[in-house]
Amino acid sequence: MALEHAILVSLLEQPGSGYELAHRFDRSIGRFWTATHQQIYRVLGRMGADGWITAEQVDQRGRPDKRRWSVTDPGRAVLTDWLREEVQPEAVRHELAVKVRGAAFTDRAGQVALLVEVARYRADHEAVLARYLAGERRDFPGTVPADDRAALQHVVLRGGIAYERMVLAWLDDVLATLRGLDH
Amino acid sequence: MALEHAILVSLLEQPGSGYELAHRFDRSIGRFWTATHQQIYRVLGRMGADGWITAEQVDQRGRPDKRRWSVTDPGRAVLTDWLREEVQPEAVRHELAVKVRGAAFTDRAGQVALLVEVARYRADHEAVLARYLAGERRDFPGTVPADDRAALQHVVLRGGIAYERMVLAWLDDVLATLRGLDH
DNA sequence: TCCTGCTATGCAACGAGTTGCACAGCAAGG
DNA sequence: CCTTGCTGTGCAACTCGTTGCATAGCAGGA
Repeated sequence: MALEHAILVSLLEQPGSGYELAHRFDRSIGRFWTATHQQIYRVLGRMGADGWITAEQVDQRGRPDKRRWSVTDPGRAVLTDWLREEVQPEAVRHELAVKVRGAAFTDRAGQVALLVEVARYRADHEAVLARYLAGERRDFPGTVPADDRAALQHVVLRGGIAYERMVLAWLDDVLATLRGLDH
Repeated sequence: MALEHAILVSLLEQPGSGYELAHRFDRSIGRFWTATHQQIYRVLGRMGADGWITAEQVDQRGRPDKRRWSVTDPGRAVLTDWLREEVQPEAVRHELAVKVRGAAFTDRAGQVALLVEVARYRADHEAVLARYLAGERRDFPGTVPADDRAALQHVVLRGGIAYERMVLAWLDDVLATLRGLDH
């Protein structure tokens, strides 16, 4: 379990409310660690009780007050310790791979339906790649990184870009294979 | 939720016991859908109660009896229906990406420790790739697939191979970035 | 004016998945 | 002979994550 750690990193990069965190998880960090707002609020409460983070009340005109969370020294120590732990093997859950193998056990119409669905899925990933590339142009225009933080954020983004490119190429392979099945 | 469906596909490819399924999930299917044996037994029980699969008692000399599960017609229909559903976006949980961004908030010693850990992690993925390539040479030696099932299994395996190659290249990028941090 | 949507926080219930443990017999090696 | 390891099944407790729902004020468009 590491939602806590993803939140610590996100709050160190920029303090913010639960609501803001939920949105960041939809955009930046969330590409590598997803979470819903309900889960984030619950974990924030626990982390606050454990003293890893503290909240500061921020009054806002015309909007509900928010609680801006930031990381405490004990919270920072928790993160440092976690960084030294072994990286766990990822728990892979690739639904599409299961469906592709399952396509051997359905009829021709089912295979065609899957083909259409794969094409739609491919378009989604193409959009994600375009978003990553736009983000890269915006946030990392130069060749030399501004500082350590930027260099590390950039290499993670490059990982996302490489992943999406690999997925697109594989989906083309899948589409060609589905088209080439006996019929 | 789709462990049920992964089990249906695996049992259609080859009927077997819970124990055998757990091992397949460690090897073949498990590269794309992980599960522990406890979870598999529980889900097999539910699927049996729902009539998706049936068990046949197999007596074995010198070993505990086992229950060989196979898919029923209703189970096959469940799989067919599921194949027609939308592919859900994957819930990404990439611990290493979080750690890499977190490396901006630790000291030099912590960054070096992470570098060592990334190198170890890279060796694991190199071993996985070698296993995939060996499996490909063994199971798909020819250029023309034997049948639909083989063609689909092969394209999924090619996806695993492409994924591992992408990961290795990205890890090299990460290692270079960690080495190049200010110090 | 009314409806939709955004900011902002949170509870309750459920389902999925992990961890720890238990039992039982056989095979193989030190 | 004893220990380790494999085959085989399963329960119980717990944590993690999702889904549905609730509240509340303001902004903006039809």
